[in-house]
Amino acid sequence: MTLDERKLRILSAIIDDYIETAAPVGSRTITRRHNIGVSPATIRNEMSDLTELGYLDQPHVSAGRVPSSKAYRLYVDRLLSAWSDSELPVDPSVNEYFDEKALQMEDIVKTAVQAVSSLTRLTAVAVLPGQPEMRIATLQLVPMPNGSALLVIVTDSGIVRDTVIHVSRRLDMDGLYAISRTLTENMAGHTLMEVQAMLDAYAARSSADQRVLMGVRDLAAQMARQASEDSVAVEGAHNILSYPEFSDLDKARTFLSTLEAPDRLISLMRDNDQPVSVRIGTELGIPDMADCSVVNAGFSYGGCCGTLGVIGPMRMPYGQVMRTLYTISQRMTNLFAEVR
Amino acid sequence: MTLDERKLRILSAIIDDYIETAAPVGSRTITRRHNIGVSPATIRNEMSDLTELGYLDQPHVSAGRVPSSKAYRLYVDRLLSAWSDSELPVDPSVNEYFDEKALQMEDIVKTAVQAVSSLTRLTAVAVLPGQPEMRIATLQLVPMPNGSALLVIVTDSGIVRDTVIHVSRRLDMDGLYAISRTLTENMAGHTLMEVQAMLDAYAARSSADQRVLMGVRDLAAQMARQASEDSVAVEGAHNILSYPEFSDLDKARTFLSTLEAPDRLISLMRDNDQPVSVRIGTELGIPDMADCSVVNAGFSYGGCCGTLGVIGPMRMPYGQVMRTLYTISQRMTNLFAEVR
DNA sequence: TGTTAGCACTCGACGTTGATGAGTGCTAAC
DNA sequence: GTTAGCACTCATCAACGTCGAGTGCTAACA
Repeated sequence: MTLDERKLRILSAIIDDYIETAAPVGSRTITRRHNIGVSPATIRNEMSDLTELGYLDQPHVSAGRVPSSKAYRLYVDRLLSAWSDSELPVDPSVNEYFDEKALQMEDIVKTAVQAVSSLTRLTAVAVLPGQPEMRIATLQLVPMPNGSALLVIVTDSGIVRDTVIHVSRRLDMDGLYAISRTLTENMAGHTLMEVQAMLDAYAARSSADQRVLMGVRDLAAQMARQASEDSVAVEGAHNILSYPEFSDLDKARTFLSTLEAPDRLISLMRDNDQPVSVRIGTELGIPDMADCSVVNAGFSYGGCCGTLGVIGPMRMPYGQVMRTLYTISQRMTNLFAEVR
Repeated sequence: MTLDERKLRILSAIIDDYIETAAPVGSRTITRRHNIGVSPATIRNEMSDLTELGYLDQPHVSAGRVPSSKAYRLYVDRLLSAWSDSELPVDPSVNEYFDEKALQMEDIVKTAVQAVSSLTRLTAVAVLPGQPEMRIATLQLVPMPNGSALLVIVTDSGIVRDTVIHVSRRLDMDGLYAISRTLTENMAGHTLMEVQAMLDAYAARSSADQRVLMGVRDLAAQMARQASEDSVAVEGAHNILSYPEFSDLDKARTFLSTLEAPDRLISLMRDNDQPVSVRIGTELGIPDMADCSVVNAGFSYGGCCGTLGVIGPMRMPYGQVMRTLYTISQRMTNLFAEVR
């Protein structure tokens, strides 16, 4: 049985009301607040059908109805198909979060996550998949005041890492640059893994400062380790405390501890190839999160693609969230194109 | 009226019990769990006196007693004076959080805050006061893959900042180094403020790449801005959700929003000159925080001194917290001495 | 055949009541 | 000064009744 126009209108009205108020919606409320054009009794008959079909849940016999995850799924699918007919709508309020400055890749991600969290008042997450094949672009040693040196490594995808390493005291800025130049000439274009091997070999037969070489190798190793793992950024974790869904402290704690486990977070943010994807309740496949939803949007940097997303209660304003995420993810893709 | 030995023992027993259980302590509980050597009735008489004197509160007539802030103050003062007689005790479990690596100053702070939060299971905060007089040690431009450059500035206090700036496309690594060298020769030893003025003057009469000079000036300006403000690091904010004191969601939200306001946080972390300082309840001077306490310890880096602290419910294991903070703050001071 | 008014019914929310028990304060005896 | 005994207080909890929002069903209506 497929839903006729009136059933869809009623279902949609219930979802809108419920998203706004978080309280079960009754038949009279609908006639008051939406112009369906029939009496509560008729609405009740329709609601009874919708319940039968699995689109509505009834917390108990004398409360109103609550949309089921199936209802949200339908609602979201209709939004998506409406959008795919025309241009995807963008959210102009995004602009105030991004200014014209040339940003490092990690700053862009941070800005984006903050923007999403603050615009949606939900928890925003970004996942950058590991790039084990990242190649070195430049190595540079910078003198530090206490005689050690700052080692800066820049990769071809614009990722910057630095660390302090110990060096022989006789090396001044020129000396460090000479080393930087040699290292860059030899290492540029190689992956982080290759560089480690090269340095081990090189160190054995070279008279260069062993501590420098080992420092470079260690940072390369650390970067390789970090780079091969997915990295995660979270913002607005305790926004969720304002939602009545989480007025139970235990639920809130469960939610927050999920956010602190990068593995689970990464599996929640798995992206598919749509511009915006929505997973609702049990679709997430995690029992603890069965009454939450995740919306995410992909962005690309380099050859790779990351995911920007939002986690929140199943009752969330999907339309607005999807619009915001889509807009910001597009913006990120553009910014990354500039960085490279 | 001053407290005799027995009153002190009883008060101390009540505080210890209450810190452990978070439940009002009755007279029988004390005789069972502590060896005072008198009957519950006698304890009751003493407790009545202690209540009269303001050391104990009575939530209602037939619950046990709860220590007042005055009681915690006495308790903490006695701990402090016991310690000042001998060596301050250290907490050996701190070691596993710090390894031998040479760390950047900001990494040290981050590690310390994480260690405190995880050892105390409370919210840890570090405040670094602004250093408007910070001087430049080295400026270095590093080529980025897309033709722009990474500008790295190292200050005399070991603070590192970098940003991406646009440069003319003709500059390769050697060209950038030549500029870096000139810039460093001219700027080293000057404050961030001076550097901005110098660059403005220099740019006017120089043929050097204006975009580089402006990029350096902008980063110097940004660093000066950041450096003149106190900076704050927080860790373990939602540890407090596990404490029954915060089972009221509104209280938890108030607490968490205080943590998000750097100004209030900085005023909470104001340090005095003791090695470890404790402020309890209303001593904090913030109505919203009247049932919280703050413990903090100073550390020094460069000529300046920062504060490492803990915020939590008034009922916290002061002894352990003070020990942990003292140990870590000492460790930080040592590490900073190495960095410089 | 679809829509609607009417009405009995359900069940959570909320307030009241009473029993329970931990803990106190007082008194009198030791 | 200490202690046993005892009346008293008051939060907690379960049981119970009331209230009202909302439903489902039925019969009448267009």
